[in-house]
Amino acid sequence: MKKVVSESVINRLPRYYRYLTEINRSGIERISSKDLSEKMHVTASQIRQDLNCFGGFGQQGYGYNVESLRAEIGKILGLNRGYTAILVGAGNMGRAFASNTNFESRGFKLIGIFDIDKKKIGMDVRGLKVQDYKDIKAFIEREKPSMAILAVSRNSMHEVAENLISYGVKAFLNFSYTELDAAEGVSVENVHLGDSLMRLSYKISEKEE
Amino acid sequence: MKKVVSESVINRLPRYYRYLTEINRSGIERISSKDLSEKMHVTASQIRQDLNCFGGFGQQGYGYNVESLRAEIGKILGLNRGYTAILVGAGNMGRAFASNTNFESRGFKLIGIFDIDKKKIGMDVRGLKVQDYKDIKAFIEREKPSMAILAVSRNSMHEVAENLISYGVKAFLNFSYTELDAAEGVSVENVHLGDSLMRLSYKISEKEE
DNA sequence: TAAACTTTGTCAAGTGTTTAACACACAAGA
DNA sequence: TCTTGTGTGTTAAACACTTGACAAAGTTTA
Repeated sequence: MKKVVSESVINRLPRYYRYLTEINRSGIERISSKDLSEKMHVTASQIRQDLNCFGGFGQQGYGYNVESLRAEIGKILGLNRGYTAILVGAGNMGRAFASNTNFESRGFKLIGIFDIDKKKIGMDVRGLKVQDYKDIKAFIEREKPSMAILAVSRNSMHEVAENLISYGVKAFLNFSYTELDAAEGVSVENVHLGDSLMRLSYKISEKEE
Repeated sequence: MKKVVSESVINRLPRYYRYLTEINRSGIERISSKDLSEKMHVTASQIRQDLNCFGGFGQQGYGYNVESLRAEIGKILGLNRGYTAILVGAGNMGRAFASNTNFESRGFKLIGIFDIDKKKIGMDVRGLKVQDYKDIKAFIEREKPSMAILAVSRNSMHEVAENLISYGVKAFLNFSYTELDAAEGVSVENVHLGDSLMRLSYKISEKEE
């Protein structure tokens, strides 16, 4: 009975979630697909179609309740499950991610930060002490984090990932230049800041034609 | 005569570029769409179709020359145009981006970093001194950067963007929580690290069902 | 030089996604 | 309570993208 939801829809959910968070924050209680579509620059039809993959959250003649729709999408995304994360690599990227994307407000909990660099070990990042990478195995086996965020150098990424997989980590958010291929039973999300830069470059050069 | 290339194709170009860079680095001179497709986990047909939007870069019976294909894609993406960038916001995110995504290796040049925080002004980031945001107008009018990278707080983003647009900036890479809507004649690329985190969360929770 | 093999560029079929349209449900106002 | 208006959920048509298939072109081997 579980119907398959297309990846395009899933990929749009975080964006809906962000917009609904903003709208909720600004005190608006209800919103129609039409109003939301104008704010987000998509079609109202797409919004209704997307939401209906998961159930009828709206009400005819009324629209959607902002807060409850936001909560529903959060639930679909698994934000209410108390997932925990460890961060591997306390360099600029790791620290930026830790401080930037409000973990807690999304229901995630950062429970450990690791690095091999002696200079970074012991440092305080967002209230957590950076730990020695040597101790990561014991930590993972004890705490069983839901995911690992890889903000390590391109060279060590594959080795680190393999190790963590063998220690039991099942999901990765990878910031390295090279992509991590999802092994059987392992979820991977690769992030490439450079790609965004190149896309912007394309847009600029396209306009110059 | 200029045929329109679909956005899906454009979005894949940076990924091709990355893989070709890696393959080139590992010393391989030629590659067939089939071999590349296996490495990248896409279909060979798609690779050939994508590349043919821009011209026949390959040769029957031979495949593609890695280095020249990489260069061609770079050209399409505008990486050979010597675009310049300024970074606004020297917090964790700004510094991470500056040090992480190899500007120079992609043909970009970071020419200025700005912040309002007195503690950050004067700091050295990747060989550039962080400058006072007050001086940004004069700098932009003098140097005419191709793009601005916004790594500022959610609150100040819109104001900063408006100012920079009025000073003549035509392209933005935006890291703030809220999206910057592309005004007429302005190119925008929004990056949301939190979205990747939510997508990963979805993947994890999906597997738990 | 000829035959066998490889691999592209391209077309058309197949598949997936987006959009418009509308019946039906509910809300709001009189 | 009735009537009017609003806005969802859903269907089907339009559109876009991806894939498989194959002729033609070039490479390699003998």
